[in-house]
Amino acid sequence: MDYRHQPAVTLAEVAQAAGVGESTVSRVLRNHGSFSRKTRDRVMEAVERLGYVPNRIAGTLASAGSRLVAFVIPSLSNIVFPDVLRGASAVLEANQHQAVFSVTDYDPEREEALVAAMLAWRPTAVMLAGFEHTQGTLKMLRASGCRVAELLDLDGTALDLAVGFSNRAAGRASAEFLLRRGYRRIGYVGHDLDRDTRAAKRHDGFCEALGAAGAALAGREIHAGPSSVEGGRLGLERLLARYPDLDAVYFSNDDMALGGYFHCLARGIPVPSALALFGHNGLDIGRVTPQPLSTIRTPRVATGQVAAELVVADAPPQAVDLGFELIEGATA
Amino acid sequence: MDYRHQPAVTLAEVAQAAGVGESTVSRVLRNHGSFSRKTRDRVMEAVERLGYVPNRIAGTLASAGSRLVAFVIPSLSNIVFPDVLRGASAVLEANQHQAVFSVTDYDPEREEALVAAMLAWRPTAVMLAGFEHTQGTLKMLRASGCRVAELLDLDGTALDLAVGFSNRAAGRASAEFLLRRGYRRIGYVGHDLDRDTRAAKRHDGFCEALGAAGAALAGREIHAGPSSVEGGRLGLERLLARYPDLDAVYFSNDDMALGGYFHCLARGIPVPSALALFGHNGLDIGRVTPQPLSTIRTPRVATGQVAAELVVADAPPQAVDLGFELIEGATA
DNA sequence: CTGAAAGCGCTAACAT
DNA sequence: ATGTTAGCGCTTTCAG
Repeated sequence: MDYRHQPAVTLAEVAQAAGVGESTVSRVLRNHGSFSRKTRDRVMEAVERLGYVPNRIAGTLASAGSRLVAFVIPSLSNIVFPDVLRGASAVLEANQHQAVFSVTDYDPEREEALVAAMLAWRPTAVMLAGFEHTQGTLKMLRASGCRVAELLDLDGTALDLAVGFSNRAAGRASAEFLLRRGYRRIGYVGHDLDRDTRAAKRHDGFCEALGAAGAALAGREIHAGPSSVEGGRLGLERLLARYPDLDAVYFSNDDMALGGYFHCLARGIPVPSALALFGHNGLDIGRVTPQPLSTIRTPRVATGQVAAELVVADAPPQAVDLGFELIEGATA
Repeated sequence: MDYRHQPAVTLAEVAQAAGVGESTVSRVLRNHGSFSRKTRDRVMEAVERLGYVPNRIAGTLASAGSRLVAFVIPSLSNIVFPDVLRGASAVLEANQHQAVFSVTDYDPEREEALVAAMLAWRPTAVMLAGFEHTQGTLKMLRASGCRVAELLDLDGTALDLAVGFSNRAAGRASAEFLLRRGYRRIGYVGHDLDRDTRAAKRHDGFCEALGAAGAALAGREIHAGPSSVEGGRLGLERLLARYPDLDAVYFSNDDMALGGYFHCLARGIPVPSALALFGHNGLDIGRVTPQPLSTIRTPRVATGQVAAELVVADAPPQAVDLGFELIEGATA
């Protein structure tokens, strides 16, 4: 069944209607090459009258780049990725590029399949999260001839462009902050670390800094599945059941930390005097809770922006460290 | 400067390498038409060896549909839209379709420009938020010949497909619930209603139900700009400064309501005994706060899914009401 | 079962 | 300043 089907107006029809050649119409429309004021008006009039919409599929095939930028992201539930898309799409739209996306659910095999599908559109660039990809993905990307940007990670080897911050360093900074504050019995509540390799790097950096200070994680609780507020609440509840004497907890991100904070509020656990909480990402909501969350603000929107700018400008391969900022907050 | 540029392998090269005609390669690759087991193997071997990736730009031009689905959404900060995208992209990916998107920032003029840009890709369908569009947008869409889905709204006239729920009815249900609970001095805290027309419809439905019960809004505070937790906190603070005797507040959505809830927590205002709070959307986070938020759960992911399914199936024009569910919570 | 050839709608030389 | 023409890489008749 074919509902709504009108064969779209073509450039040839416009040319006909305006009484000029096809290339003239093309020139006028792209405002490229020369043509008289008068032809321009005739062409534009025909375009208006017929309601012509250029066909970029044909245009792309005939000329060079597709001006399509492909995002293959792990998730849309984790606000991190919508933030990146937001930053990128603003820049892309301003530069006549189009964003295309698919969601891997943190599955590398799925990522490989989706990258393959994306490459079929001959995008100008492919944007991925982090450096951990299958051999197949890497091979395709290298062979594709299109720009590749790996985002939100800096701990690893980039294929081409890398934009973000060091998760390892963020983990270290978090630990150092808690140690400096005098906390010693520190626990960790995280989500599925096998899949979210950036969260794993933060965890590792955190442990590394503890180790360097002669300390170690006093307890650890991993919530199966992706990060969520509920996961953080449950995770903290379970962690405290096993290790009641903790004085601080580091969470895999702010969603998890908020869950932990809500748990403390509900149970009447004084924060930070009885238990300090530390998150990661610096979400806006953490700034508005009764006690602002102690966390690290990450450059999510900026990561998307910068990556898009580099791609649009066809900049040389490089890694851009956008850094992060520790927010002291009131929960640690 | 052109970094990374290898002219991609073409179908012709594969044909050559496999010693067969182009059309044979095409048949094998799309598993359509007939060919011998032997040729199939030869072709696949060449495809593997050369690392051939079909060019869908060319494929689309030569055949029928683009299998591209365009989303023109107001925002990526409001979790509602990532949720819709998430639901849709799962279905689209499973059906070999690609999602393309742009962000309007709730600006109808911008929406028009972006729809025009999208149409240039000859998408199978265009998905928009709600029914309020410029005349230009409507005209283009009608002339485009592609499917149109208007999402998250049912109060208006659809162009083709409509999937979502009635915001007006949701607003009414919210008011009726609060009245049933015995609240009488009810205030409203919202965000920019001119731009978010769906929030405006909820507001109107809410007032309508109050009116039907012989009541009326006791006070109203509009936070300039998009909805946010901070906006809700500030909005409630200001509203209470002007109307200290309210016994309940209806918020334009859960983000705003959470801000209000945090304000109450911070100020020690007992909820709901001193002040009841009611939101809209049923976000997960509202289920985990010390007191679960009273709100209405909306079918965001399902809206994306159903819309995608209808488009993929090329279903007849129709409006699908996915309804909503009132969650009693503990804040009202 | 397979190949040749004609487009799809547009851009980019190349003429004029 | 403007028209003509040869592709871009693929799908799709249509022969064989």
